[in-house]
Amino acid sequence: MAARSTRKHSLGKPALPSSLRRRRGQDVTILDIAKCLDISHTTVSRAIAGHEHISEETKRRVKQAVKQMGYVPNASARTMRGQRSSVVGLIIPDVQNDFYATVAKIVADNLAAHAMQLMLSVTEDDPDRELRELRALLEARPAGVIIVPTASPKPQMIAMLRDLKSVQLVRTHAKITKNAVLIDDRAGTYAAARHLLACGHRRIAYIGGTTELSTGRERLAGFQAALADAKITSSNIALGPPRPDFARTSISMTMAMAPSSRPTALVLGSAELTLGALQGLRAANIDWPRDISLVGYHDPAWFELVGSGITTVRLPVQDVAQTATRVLLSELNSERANGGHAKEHTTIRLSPSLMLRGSTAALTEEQAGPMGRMAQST
Amino acid sequence: MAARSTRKHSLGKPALPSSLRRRRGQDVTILDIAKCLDISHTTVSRAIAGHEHISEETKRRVKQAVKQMGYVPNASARTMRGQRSSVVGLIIPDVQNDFYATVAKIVADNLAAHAMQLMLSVTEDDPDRELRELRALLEARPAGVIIVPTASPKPQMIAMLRDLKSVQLVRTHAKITKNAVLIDDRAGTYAAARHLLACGHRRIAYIGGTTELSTGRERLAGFQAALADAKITSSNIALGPPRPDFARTSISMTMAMAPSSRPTALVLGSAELTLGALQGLRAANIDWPRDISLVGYHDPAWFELVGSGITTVRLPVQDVAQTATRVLLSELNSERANGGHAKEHTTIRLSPSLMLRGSTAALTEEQAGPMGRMAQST
DNA sequence: TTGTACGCGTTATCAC
DNA sequence: GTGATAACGCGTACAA
Repeated sequence: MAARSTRKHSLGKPALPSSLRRRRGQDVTILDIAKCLDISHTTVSRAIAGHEHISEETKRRVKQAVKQMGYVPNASARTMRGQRSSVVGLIIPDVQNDFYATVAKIVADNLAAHAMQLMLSVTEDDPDRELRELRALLEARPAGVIIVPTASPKPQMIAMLRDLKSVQLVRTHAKITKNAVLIDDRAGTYAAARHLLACGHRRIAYIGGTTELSTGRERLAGFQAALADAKITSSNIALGPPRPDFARTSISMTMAMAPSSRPTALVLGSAELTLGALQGLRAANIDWPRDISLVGYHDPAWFELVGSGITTVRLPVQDVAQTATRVLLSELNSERANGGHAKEHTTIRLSPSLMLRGSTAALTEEQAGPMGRMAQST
Repeated sequence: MAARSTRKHSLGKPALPSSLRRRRGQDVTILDIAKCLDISHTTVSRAIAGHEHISEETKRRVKQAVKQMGYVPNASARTMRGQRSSVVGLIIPDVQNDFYATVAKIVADNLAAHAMQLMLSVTEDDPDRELRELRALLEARPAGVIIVPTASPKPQMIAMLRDLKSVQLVRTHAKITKNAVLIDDRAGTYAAARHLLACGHRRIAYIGGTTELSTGRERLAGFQAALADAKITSSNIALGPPRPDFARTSISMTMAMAPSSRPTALVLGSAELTLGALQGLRAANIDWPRDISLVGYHDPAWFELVGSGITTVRLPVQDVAQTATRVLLSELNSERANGGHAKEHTTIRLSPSLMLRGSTAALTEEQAGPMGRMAQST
């Protein structure tokens, strides 16, 4: 019944007897192509892979059939044979955060350029979810993972990461000894505080992420170092989850202080906290830089639109993402190259820069308060 | 040397002779577990799947072994047997866009809740890239796809989509007859323009996306309808790619017009265009709502921080994303249910709402100009 | 230059 | 309640 497929046309059979086209309701496989071209599936496989010892003629015919029949390689089957798939996992706390969104974009671009796929996992900074996401990801046998670890990763999750090529992004966790591409966060907040000090501010507050986060520690340290260098001992510091709400709350508490002790300047230790702080200030009807100078963290496009622009610590987002991908990909290749596991862990640290805009200003007499006239040492 | 791990505990052999643990350098498989427990791998598979006719005792032992040996199911193998993987592709123009970032977040959450994986593809609104991304995605044999199509999808890409469960998001393309979850864009810009008219504005400009995009058409139509309803025939309309730069350019051109004919109000037809417009206005030193009233599109958190807040068309982002995922997942299930292909294409349209803030104000005499005193019909 | 045979890890089917 | 076996699509060692 089923018409045997024809042959002889210069290149195989442009007409595909529909009966042959697919075996069941399935996709086209190299076997289908082989049958159709009356050659072995091995040849088809090799032709597609652009193997050496295949006649040009055969290659041509195969390629044509591939197009005509709409053949799409089956990644699963391919992965079964080899070890790992061409998937790279990206595990981040939050895609809505402009910083990570940018990271996702860059990583996606780079992977696409290498014919790899991006599997996205969002942890919401929840260690449990982080664990679940990684476990789920592992089922795909990814070639590698780019991860921004939560504050306290589950030991189980750390263990799983050990058998996997991975790069830590932005944050490091001590227990995870792996490649890492970081930002010199210390330098960031140091510069921020330094700038405010240079503006004459002395009562400078800091709102930052928990010290459970490596970024939280670094940024806090940078801030404190700047103040210490200026011989300022006391400061108003609030640490908590890097979410807008925390900053909002902190702001309302801080601003409830007596004017004479209330900070005249503010350093933010994360992008989300900056957003929250701005919301809080606005809600409290506190104007910047008139009432308070502030330096944000990270530099989304809209920072230049708020007020007369937000002075901020600009992060090398693109660089970080690009570098992370590069490190991961090169490790994947090195694997193939020297067969063994070249266990050299790369740690790269990129520098932020201070972007001066209109949210910071010189300390005014009014801000300084009646007894606030202090020496203005550099 | 290596201390033999202990044994004898109530169940079987918890001790795993390392020689048995993995066959080569591979991952643990159900076969390893089977060997270890001295049962058949079939039983292991069934135990893991929570199959019916397996003794509780066996299930318990298997589960324990799974944990101890760190077994992780191989999605590829699973996919090989069945038809499709548990991956869902999300194809969007841009993750950095707050709107799509939010979509990605919601979709990721929903999928995670259903033990599915999110594969992210970014097209940058480039049809060629869209095609490549879909092709690459197809290799993973995804269970389905959620896609925001580009303006002019390649026929080839449309063809591939036909054999795939999919949901169109926000934008529809005529040639893609599939499920779609959309926003009533027409209502959005209609309300925006209506509001400005109510404020007394008559010279209202519109900057929107190309009419090649369904969203572009709808939004333009809504704007025009509002003006037509107010018997206003002429208007300043600029259509182009929905990118900040386009809006920036348009702004500088529009604002170069003679003051008497220059628009006193502006409706934006996309989130990115709104960003660009704000940048353009600021660069041109045009203040809002003093010099011009404007209504944005979409409502990222920062809109309320700019000036006295941006009046904007608030989109039901979460709803749209949630619904799209729900539609897709339910179709996946219905597949399983009624075996056949229930070819009922769902189209859902959700409504935006106008969020009034400080970027719009009543038309002033100054804006209206010397001869600008016109009837103020509702 | 091309073809044959096997295995990757799972699950469905059938047998006991 | 459990086990043996086949099959999914692909790539490669081995053979011709």
